[in-house]
Order: sequence, then structure tokens, then C-alpha cells
Amino acid sequence: MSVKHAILILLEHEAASGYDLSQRFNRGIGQFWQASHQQIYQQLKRLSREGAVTCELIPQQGKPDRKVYHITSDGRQALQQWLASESKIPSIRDALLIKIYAASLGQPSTLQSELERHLKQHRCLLQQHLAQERDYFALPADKQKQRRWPYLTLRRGIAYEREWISWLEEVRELLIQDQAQG
Amino acid sequence: MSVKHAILILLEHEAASGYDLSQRFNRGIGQFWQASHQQIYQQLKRLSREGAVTCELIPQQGKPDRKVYHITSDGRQALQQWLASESKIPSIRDALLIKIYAASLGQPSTLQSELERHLKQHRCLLQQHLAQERDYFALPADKQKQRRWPYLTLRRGIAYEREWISWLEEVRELLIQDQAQG
DNA sequence: ATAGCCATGTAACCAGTTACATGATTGA
DNA sequence: TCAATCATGTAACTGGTTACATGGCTAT
Repeated sequence: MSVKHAILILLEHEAASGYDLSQRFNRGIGQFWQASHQQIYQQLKRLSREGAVTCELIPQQGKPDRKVYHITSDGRQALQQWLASESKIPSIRDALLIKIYAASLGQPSTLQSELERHLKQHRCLLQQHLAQERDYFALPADKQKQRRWPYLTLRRGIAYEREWISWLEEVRELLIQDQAQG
Repeated sequence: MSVKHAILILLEHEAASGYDLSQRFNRGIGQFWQASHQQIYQQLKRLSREGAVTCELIPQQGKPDRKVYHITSDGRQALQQWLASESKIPSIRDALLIKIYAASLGQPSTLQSELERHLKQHRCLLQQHLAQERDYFALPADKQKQRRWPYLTLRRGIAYEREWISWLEEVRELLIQDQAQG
């Protein structure tokens, strides 16, 4: 349900095409919830079927028509309902945890390279988040106030990546000790 | 792919029925990866089709036959391959983050009760993890050494819940300030 | 040339959830 | 008698990924 409602949130802010949504998704909500362009097109089709959005065709030269979607009052209502609904706490579901859980069954060297790969990626994500944080702080005070909720989710992302990094470093230490011992 | 391989990991340790697996899943890997019994039965069927496990029927009185699954050498090979493969870094995908991202669109009071609900559940999960940590420390030294990898994943879970809690508390403060202001 | 952005989608598949179904045993 | 545990599954659906497909425009 979430991608559908995330789309409604973006459309509530501004009407957009599937392509636009996919861009905006990646920058904002994409920090913690990824959606491919295919999925967005699928969900837009469904939202349209359900009457939550309407589609406006804008002809262009040399490109397919832009399909600009607008949220309807039904869509707004559905969004309000969803915002007021209870959502479940998901589990972490990171395959790396399963691999570490079962580390004694595999090769320490392959696990270690996998660990390094993850560390690198988490460090990269952290850097991206920190850059976004700097952008946020560069905004004038009124804009900052406007965007305080998205900023809070960014902070969640920052803390999340920091924690992965420190935990992965700890695991790496143990893996190295293990290999030294035999 | 992960549930399938998690099952192979459990079977590598000890042959088991779908029911057993579902129990063991909940206690161990279930900390960070949940699987329903239906899914486990589905995956067992598929693993069996693929030749990664074999099934031994054990008749019982007054109950359906116990189907005890054993990992095969093909299964072991598939598991090794998976352990050596690269897995993706998933995103957080918690719907609550979307709701907070869009907090300005909804009712502060409903968001707050949702926040409290999540806080409570995260605190509960943390307590469960801490209890498991105490159990681990109560083990004799050799058993501790044996279970050090699962323990590391437990530590990940503990840090994860702690972080959710402190972030949610921060968000709550802001929400309360917001309501006070207007 | 060729890579990358703009812009749209379909089809097949894998992963996971929800609802439904059956039926014995055991303990409060 | 009612709930919980043991023990198995099917069917329908939702959510998400991967692969494939098309085709013009723009900058290097």
C-alpha cells in the first residue's frame, strides 16, 4: 500500500508525470523507500482505475505525450485514511544478517569481502545523507521550518547508516581475529 | 531467495519438519527476518522440487504424517553459492517514515498515537532482545563461542531497536511542540 | 559515435501476506 | 468448554524486481 500512498503524497504537493514522480521519489522518500519507475507506472494505473488520480495528456513534440497526474478528492480522502491507519513494524530483512548468522558454515574470506562491500556502500549512503543535511541547513529559516518533517526522516537515515557502519566494523574485527586463530 | 537459504541453514544444522522450522525461524533468524508457516511450506515444496532437500515421512497417530526434510549435497552446494554471493543493501521501508515525512498533511493527534504505538512495540522488542542476550551470557564459555555469530546479529537487533526508540522520542518532542504552537 | 537523459510502458516472475481449511491432543 | 499447541496445507492476492521494448534529443 505504501508506494501508492507515497505517490498520493507527492501529487498532493504537485501534479506530476510518472517520470517526474520517479525522480522526486528517488530524492525524497527514496532515502528510506525505493520504487522503480515500473512500479510507479503500475501504481499510477491502479490509482487511476480507483479514481484517486486523474490523468491529463500533454502533447509534446518528438516525445511521447506527457501524462500528468492530479490527485482527486477521493484520492485525498484515501490518503487521509491511510495517514490515520496503523502500520506494522517491519523487520530488518537484510540478507547480510543471515550470512553473518551462519558465518561458521561459509568461507571467512568471502564473508569478509561481502562485509567490506557493505561497509563501503553504507559509508557512501551516509555521505549522501550528510550532503543532504548540509543542503537543508543552507536553506533560509522559513524553508527549514517547512521541511522539518522530511528532515527528521533524513536524520533517521543518518543514524541508521552510522549504526550499520559501526556494527559492521565490529563484526569485521571479530572475523579478522577468527581468521588469525584458525 | 533469502527465506529459501535460511531454511537450508537451519536444515544444515538439523533435519526438521516445516513446523519445526517455523518455530526455529521465529526464535533465531526471526529477530531480523520473519517468515510465516505458509511461506516456509511453500519454499520447502520448491526446495524439494529443485532437489535441494529430501523429505522423509514419519507416520504419527492422530496427527498428519510428520514430513522431515533433510538437506542434500545439491542443497549444500546451493547454500555455499548463496553464502558467497553478493546481496543488496535493502532500504528501511518503514511506512511510519512516510507518514512522518508527510506529517504536515495529516492530523497531529493521529500521528502521535501511531508514534506511541510504535515506541511501545520497539521497547517491547528491545526487552525481548535483552532477555535473549542475558540467556546468551548465561551459557558456558564454549557454547558462547559456538553461538558468537548469532549473538552478533542479536547485538545488531538491540542497537537497531535502541535507535528507533531514541529517534521516535525525538520526533515525539517535536510533535508536541508543534501542537502547542498551533 | 555513444552515452545519458527524457518518457513511456508490458510481461514474467519472485516474495510475502491474508484468508481459509482440517483435525487431533492437552491443559485450564 | 475453550484456548493453545501440534501439524499440514491451498488459493488468491499484493508488492516488488528483472528483463525487454521503443525512440527522440542533447552534449561530449
